[in-house]
Amino acid sequence: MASRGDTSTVMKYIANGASDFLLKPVRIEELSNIWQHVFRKQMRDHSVNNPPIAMAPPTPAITRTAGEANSAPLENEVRDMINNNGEITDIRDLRKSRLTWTSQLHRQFISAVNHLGEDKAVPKKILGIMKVKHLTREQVASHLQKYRTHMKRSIATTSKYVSTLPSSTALNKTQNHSSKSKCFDQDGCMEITDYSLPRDDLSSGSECMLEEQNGYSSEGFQDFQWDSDKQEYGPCFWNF
DNA sequence: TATTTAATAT
DNA sequence: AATATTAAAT
Repeated sequence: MASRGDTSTVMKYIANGASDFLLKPVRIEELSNIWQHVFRKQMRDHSVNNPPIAMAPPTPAITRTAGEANSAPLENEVRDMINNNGEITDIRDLRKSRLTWTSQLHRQFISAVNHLGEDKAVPKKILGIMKVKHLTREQVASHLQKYRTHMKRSIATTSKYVSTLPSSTALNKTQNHSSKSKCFDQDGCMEITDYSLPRDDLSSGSECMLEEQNGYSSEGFQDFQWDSDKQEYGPCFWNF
């Protein structure tokens, strides 16, 4: 499933083993025959020595007519856009892929920034520390720009710092927080170490693991920061 | 030239 | 508003 239907995009998917190509948004009709691919593959694999898994062909909610059945390989049909029947009719209005900075991904970003120090934190170094495959320097740069903007705004509009440490002193000037007091839950987020597809193939969120919806924007963000007094790491709140 | 940063576009 | 892309600066 992809959000872009141009030839280049489709070819990439096919080259990577895709058997079919569906342009989002997907209608139920398009989904109703997909089981056949799996079924056929099962048959093929079984011929070797794999016992077939129990798999009863589902009753299609909607059955395609013979004429339009599963169309030929899409490579040959791809033009500019695909309609709900898999037919391409226009190239405009195809959504672009965008990286979603999940709270967990942001944590890794912040961790890297803190590790480097606010002044030394530049995109390439951040990227190197984050070790997230297929994350690009440009994406980090973009996020860094936003991060700095938010930090600046935060410092300008707030003055009090609230620490969760029992008796910590102010750690540094960037640790203030605004009136917003929420913070992200630290759990439930899987470590993101791989996007599983090259950046160019990230058509849109639901295809990769970046689609977490727990955004961080306008919320607080809890992090851990070196406390020079206590000589240890302790939690603190950010408001990025 | 490569990277960073600011500005602008989507 | 968030992310991407471009363009200027280092």
